[in-house]
Amino acid sequence: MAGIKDVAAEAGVSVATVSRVLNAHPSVSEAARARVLAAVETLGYRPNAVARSLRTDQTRTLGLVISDVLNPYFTELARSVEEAARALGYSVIIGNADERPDLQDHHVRTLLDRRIDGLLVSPTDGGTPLMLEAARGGTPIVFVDRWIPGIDVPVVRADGRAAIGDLVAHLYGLGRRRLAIIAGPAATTTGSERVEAFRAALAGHGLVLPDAYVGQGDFQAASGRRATERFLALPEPPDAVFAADNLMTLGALDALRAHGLRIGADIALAAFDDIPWFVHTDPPVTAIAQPTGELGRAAVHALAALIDGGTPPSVTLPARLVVRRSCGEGAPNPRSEQ
Amino acid sequence: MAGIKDVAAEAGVSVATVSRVLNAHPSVSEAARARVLAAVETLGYRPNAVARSLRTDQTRTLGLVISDVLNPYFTELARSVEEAARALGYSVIIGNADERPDLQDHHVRTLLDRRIDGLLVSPTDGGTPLMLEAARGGTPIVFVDRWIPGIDVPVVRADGRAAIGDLVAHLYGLGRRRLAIIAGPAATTTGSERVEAFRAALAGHGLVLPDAYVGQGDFQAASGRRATERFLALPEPPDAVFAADNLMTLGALDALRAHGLRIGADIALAAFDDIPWFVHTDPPVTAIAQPTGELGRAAVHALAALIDGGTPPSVTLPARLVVRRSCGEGAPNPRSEQ
DNA sequence: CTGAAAGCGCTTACAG
DNA sequence: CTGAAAGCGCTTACAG
Repeated sequence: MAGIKDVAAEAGVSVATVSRVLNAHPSVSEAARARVLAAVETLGYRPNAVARSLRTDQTRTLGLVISDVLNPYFTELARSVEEAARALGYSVIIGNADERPDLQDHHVRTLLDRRIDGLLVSPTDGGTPLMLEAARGGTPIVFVDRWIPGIDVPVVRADGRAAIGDLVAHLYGLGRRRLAIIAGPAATTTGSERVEAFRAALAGHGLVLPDAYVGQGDFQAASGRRATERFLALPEPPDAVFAADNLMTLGALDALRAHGLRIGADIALAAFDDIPWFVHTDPPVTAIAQPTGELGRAAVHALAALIDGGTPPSVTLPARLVVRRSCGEGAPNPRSEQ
Repeated sequence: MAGIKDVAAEAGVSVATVSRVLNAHPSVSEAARARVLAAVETLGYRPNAVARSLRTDQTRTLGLVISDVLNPYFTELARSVEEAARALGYSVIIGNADERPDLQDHHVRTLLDRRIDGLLVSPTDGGTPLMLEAARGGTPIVFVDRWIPGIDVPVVRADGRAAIGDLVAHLYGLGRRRLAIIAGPAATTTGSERVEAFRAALAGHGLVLPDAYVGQGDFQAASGRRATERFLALPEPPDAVFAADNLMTLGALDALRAHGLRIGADIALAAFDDIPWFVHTDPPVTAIAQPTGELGRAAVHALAALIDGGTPPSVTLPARLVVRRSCGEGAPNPRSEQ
């Protein structure tokens, strides 16, 4: 593969000049520029990004460590992150933690070794030593969706509190009184916050959330199924189940179906995170939608600002309830979809 | 951040010795090894992968350019690719082409500039100049799922021909006679092959595939909806629709639902690519499942072999029909799921 | 077993 | 406007 020296030779200039035209440095004569460009063209020269990175100490690359690629929410987040990053001239390398702290650390380490310019992460847990070290080590980091208390970096996330309040009101209005939740890991912020918001909303209606109605999940499908099975085995099973993410909803759907329950009639089901498939499930699933695209963009902009030496603020965007039919037939909601 | 020189100083050895212990070179005394390891520990040293890559001319990184991250099929493929690559000591950088040749080229170029050791791609089109150039340029490449005729590199894919035959037989057995297909872009191999297999299978039953029954899609949801709308506007609409991927199926579901049609009764619907959500749609969707995880693993192994100077063969794995209820109620199929 | 030194392909002050 | 040279952080023959 042709190197910068070959281009210099072909154009009859020094490598310094070649470098200058490639980097749009102003002081290069038109004649030299033209010759270099021509040489680049005929040799099919492509600069070696590895060498450039070593020299400039920047890779123009962002790392994104997400909790689970199989989760459509994160996949959509990844897409918007890459798009926003590309617009800013950054590439992004995605690491999938699969909800495992060890895998998360593996990716963070690899990314750090590659000297990415900044890191976007939705932490799988309460904070591994490596995570803390990376933050202290001066690597620009911003948390997306989930964050780690005690690590002082910008956080970009959606606040589901109000939407969860709307959901509980919706369920209450439909006559549901025994509301249960399938939570994510308590070590994650989204895991604990959603339960707290749910509990608070119930209290607002004079309802309590018994321990037996808090299923412990891990944000993946199988755990949603297990938690649901456990609910159904209770002497007094819940009449409404709220799953804290879309994958656990999938598991809940499996379990409910297996028990022959009519969702929306025998039992209500709602999800955190809205995805295209929820319009087509049987029945369509009522869900809380996050402004995923905006979150991705805001996270990238915050990270870019951090890299540029700024001190971007945290961003919290509202989530909203999208009523469909899985909780029962209510009055047509203005915000609902077909 | 501590560099190799700091470690050498701390351990009282040369950088060469530090490098040797880090790379598990045999000729290092136990004493030196211990001191270096201790120094690495106390300084929290992490080798700079950029510098190492420049020197060794290998990045231990694979590039994966997929057609669309929002497609669960590719997302699952990406996951298995990363897993298999990690087991072999490679990282993978994913590029999402969004079914756009220009975006695909952008990612291929970026990946090449980064000097990835090998490239895995499911091409969005018939072959851009860059793609051809990269292949000729000596970069180890293997195609996954889709391939480009004329570029002689290993191809790892599933053959859906037999499964499509099974599907057509299934539809025929259910009394369907007006079968339509929503195809992917003709420039992609999966776009054209699935139509051809479908047409051949129809012929086997004495049926023809009229041009009006071949909807032109682009593998994304909106096109599935448009093609379906067009089918329904026909004087004689089809009584069965086969969508060539899961995203277009989503669009077809939208359109069918909007027209108030009962899927499985008024009209049959089947999909290429099986995903977890199809079990829970209304009705559950009959689909052709690819051995996605195996494809990802096989692709990585082929690419690794290529990088190591081998000449791995192409791999073709069978796809299989998973009968559910979207084509109508047939005899319970042994291979069907709940 | 160990170290001094060259070199990977670039960029960028420094002179001119 | 241009070039010679240093240097980014490693690895690896080459001597010893």
